[in-house]
Amino acid sequence: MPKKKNIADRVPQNRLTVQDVARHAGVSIGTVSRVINNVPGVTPAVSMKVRAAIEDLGWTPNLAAQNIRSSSSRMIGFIFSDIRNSLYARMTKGAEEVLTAKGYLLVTASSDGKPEREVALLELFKARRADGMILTVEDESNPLVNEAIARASMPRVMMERELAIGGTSVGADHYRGTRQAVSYLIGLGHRRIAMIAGGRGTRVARDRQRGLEDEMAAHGLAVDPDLLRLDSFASEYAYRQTQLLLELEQPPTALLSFGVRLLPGVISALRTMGRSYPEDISLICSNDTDLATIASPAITAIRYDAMTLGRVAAETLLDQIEGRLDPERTQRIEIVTELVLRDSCRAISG
Amino acid sequence: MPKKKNIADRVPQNRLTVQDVARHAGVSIGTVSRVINNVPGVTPAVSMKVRAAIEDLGWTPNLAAQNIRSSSSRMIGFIFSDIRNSLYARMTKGAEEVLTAKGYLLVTASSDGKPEREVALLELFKARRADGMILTVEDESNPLVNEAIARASMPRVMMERELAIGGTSVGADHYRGTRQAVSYLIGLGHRRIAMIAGGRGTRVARDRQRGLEDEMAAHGLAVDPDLLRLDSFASEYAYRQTQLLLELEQPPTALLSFGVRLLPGVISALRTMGRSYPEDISLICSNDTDLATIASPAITAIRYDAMTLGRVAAETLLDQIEGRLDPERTQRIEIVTELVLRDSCRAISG
DNA sequence: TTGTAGGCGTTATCAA
DNA sequence: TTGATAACGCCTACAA
Repeated sequence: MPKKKNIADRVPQNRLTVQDVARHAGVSIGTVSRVINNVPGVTPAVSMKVRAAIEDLGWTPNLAAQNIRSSSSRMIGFIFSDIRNSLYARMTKGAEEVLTAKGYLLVTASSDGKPEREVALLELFKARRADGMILTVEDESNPLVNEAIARASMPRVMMERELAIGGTSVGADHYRGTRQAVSYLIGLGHRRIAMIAGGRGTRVARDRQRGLEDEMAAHGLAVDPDLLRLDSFASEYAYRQTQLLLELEQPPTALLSFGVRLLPGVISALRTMGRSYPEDISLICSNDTDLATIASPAITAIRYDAMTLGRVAAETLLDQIEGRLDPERTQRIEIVTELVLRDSCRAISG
Repeated sequence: MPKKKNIADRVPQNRLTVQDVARHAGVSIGTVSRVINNVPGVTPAVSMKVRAAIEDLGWTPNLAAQNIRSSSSRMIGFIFSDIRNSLYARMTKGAEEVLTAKGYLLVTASSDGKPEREVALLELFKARRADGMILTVEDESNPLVNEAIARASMPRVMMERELAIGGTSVGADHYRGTRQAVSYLIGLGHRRIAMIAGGRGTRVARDRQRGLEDEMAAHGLAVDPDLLRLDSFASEYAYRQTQLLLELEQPPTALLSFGVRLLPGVISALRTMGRSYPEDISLICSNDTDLATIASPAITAIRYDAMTLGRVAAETLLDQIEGRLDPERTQRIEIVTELVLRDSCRAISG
């Protein structure tokens, strides 16, 4: 707590520099720099004087200027579609946690899933000389986006995505998670299992589809392609597709709702149609949310910790940036999922 | 699309500067600068050469270096408790929208509601020379935080908060929103109306409490202080307080659940106790969420657009930064709320 | 129309 | 131990 009246209070324009501090303390700018950077070899008396001057003026070293010298911004970019998606909010929190601890600034940016925006943001982070990037792009194989990523040429980790050109990628183990869910449903006697999801052109979507198919196959069952509705993560899409699925001649007996925003759509559709789960259809959702817990009956969910995903991505990125890991190396890090059993599925006679 | 093989592909270290571009184009650095800044008076032919060189090398001007000259970071900080709170995510999206459009970078940071973290983040943004700040502090009157805000001495707008020292503040009209909700309940015959909320020491909390009291008073009714549980926004708090309220000798007949995370707690508590709404208690929540819509029965909610809040905050901040508004001026901007009637309240005989 | 040089706020090297 | 001074990457008078 400063005893003296802080001069900064009277000088709103933050145009203070080392120069001012040096003058105020009666030393050279070099000395000031040494003091704030704790370079050994400064006389305690001088150090005190300088610290007093700093306190007095309310000066803070200009990080932008430091960065320009160190040619490191100590800033990490994180691009995803929309921060309002609770998944990304959680990842952000996790990543922020480890990055702040290491003195890095996390800057998030929403692309609305538009490739042009993704490219623009990539350029932006390149211009701002981010030290690295965490990326969740809409379509892994979009050439424009891939070019922009290459052009940015900085350490990166793909979040729930995987690039053809390789590199680090982190994500939940949706393959295993889906198999587990499907196995559970098959055990309950289900044979016609539908899946609503989005994210075409992403590893997540591939893993989920493959998980469904493989688990079915393991039980000698085939997936009816008509039960796969994989075009969008939007609530309205889930609403519509749930209706369509239930109107099928041979409707599914179980439904996998894979996407945070999908569940409200599914539930609304059921309600509108006067159907209920688990009586008319068994239900499993991805992402354990309030809605899954509070819905009545509560909904069986594939849970995984998105914050951990964020943490791991940040740590791996720092490993690259700080030279503990070869950025060229291709590696995949996976987070476990857990099937949380609740009351949304019922056994059927088959 | 570059025809030539991009040299940057082979030069991962982004150490290119104007110098390199100038050399490559056979001009001086001044010319390069003029070209990228569209300064009139450059021969088209030269301009072309320069642009070709830029494309060729894959160079992007270093924004940090530009900023150090312009002494403007084109960066805005936004501090709040936790990005996982959907309210802040929405505000972020809104603010990001207007800031990106104007070439500013929005940097969000979670403080976990800890004053020390708030102070640290304030210092951080000061060091990074943010052009302005949007602030949602935990306790408006914390002296340490207030000092840090003063020390940062930059344009700011308080989000859902209001400082004693004045300045711009934006927020939803919780006073009117609460009165409207209470008026509705009183009209249904309710006299014992409870309120669970957090945010002590913030304008939001004051507005809500005042709204409840004033509307009650307008009907010649008094608020039973025992029905006010205003200590936390945590789900567990709502769970516990709902139980306690219902166990009262004279339990409330209606409950205002004012906080996004509170509602799940309230619903769980009711379920645990075998009570249901609107039969045993009428229910109104703040923040229209999926949960409020999907819960069965659907829950009457006080809705307001958090994204607009973010947008307005950003616009007002830019007005200050770009000199269209005196930062010293104290002003309050309010967003309307709307009572969305659903099935969670019932008329009682009184 | 183009080039040169000084300055933005730091850090780091080299003398003193 | 401290002080000058040259970078860092860019912009912009001023000169050519």
